[in-house]
Amino acid sequence: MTDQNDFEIVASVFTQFLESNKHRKTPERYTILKEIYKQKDHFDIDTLFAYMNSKNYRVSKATLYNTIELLLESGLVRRHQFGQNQAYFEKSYFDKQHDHLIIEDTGEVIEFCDPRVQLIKKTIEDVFKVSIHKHSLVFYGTKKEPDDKKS
Amino acid sequence: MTDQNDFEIVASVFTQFLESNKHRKTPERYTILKEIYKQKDHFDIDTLFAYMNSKNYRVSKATLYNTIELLLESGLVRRHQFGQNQAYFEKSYFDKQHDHLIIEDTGEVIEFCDPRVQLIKKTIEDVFKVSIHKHSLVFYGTKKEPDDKKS
DNA sequence: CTCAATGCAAATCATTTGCACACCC
DNA sequence: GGGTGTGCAAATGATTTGCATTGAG
Repeated sequence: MTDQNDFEIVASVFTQFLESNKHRKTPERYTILKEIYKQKDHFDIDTLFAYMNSKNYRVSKATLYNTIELLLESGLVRRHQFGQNQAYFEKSYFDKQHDHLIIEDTGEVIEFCDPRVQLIKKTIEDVFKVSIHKHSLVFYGTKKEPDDKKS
Repeated sequence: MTDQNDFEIVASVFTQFLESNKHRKTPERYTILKEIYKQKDHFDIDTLFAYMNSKNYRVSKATLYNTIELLLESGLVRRHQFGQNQAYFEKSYFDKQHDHLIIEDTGEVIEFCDPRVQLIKKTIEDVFKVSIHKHSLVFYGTKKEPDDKKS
């Protein structure tokens, strides 16, 4: 999904962010960024932590949280709050904006993109005289049985 | 907003829910329901707890959490997870389905209703063969200055 | 009477924070 | 070198849980 060339682009975006904000370019930060960009799906901090430990990359959770914060600020990662538990994250640089459908039986997370969301956003901005810089749309549902003609 | 007659309807809905689920009809439960239906806006557990204490209604937070759970199951209350902190709740019996716009400077919560949300929902159900029973749409924005002709 | 519900306090769990040491600049 | 970043462990804060007591049915 994200190949070596892609990662170099992402890394340079991060470098530019770190430099312009006078943050240090530590190896931990780049290692975390690289591991996040290897993730195909949404992940939580614990999973990322376990994953990195399993590969013998030593990072503390505190550093994971700190670095994720920087990645959120730089726009390289998005945070989602599905349900009431821990936050989920996903890389965002090459992905187009999308929303989520959670299948509650399985916990499966499906991404979708519907242009009408942008139309609603535009309407809300006009009606309430606001600038919207972020939104969250999540549908919660269950798979229909193949023989379910009608619910 | 919710007058005495309205509350009697809500209370009877709750009674029916409690009876059909073999739960006891304790005074605490009805007191909590009544106080919630006096709230005009979204509230969190701490605020409700403080509010009830200030009126010398003694309930423990454990009971608030337990009762809110029953109210969610009975459809009399909705839970929202704005941001990453505590949950917010709101009474739901007389309200039509709506979504939320959060003004980030002030924390103000504005409700809106856009029929296109239902159209998107329908599309998602058809495309992914799912039954959607719940959704959450939240826009996060800031007020435009009156002289902001263009952002 | 009996067992579910309550109140209190202790336990959880994700996230944050404080602090000593390490290392980027 | 100086001060930010890291790792660890302790602190926080919302929510949950355990348990003795209360009270609804």
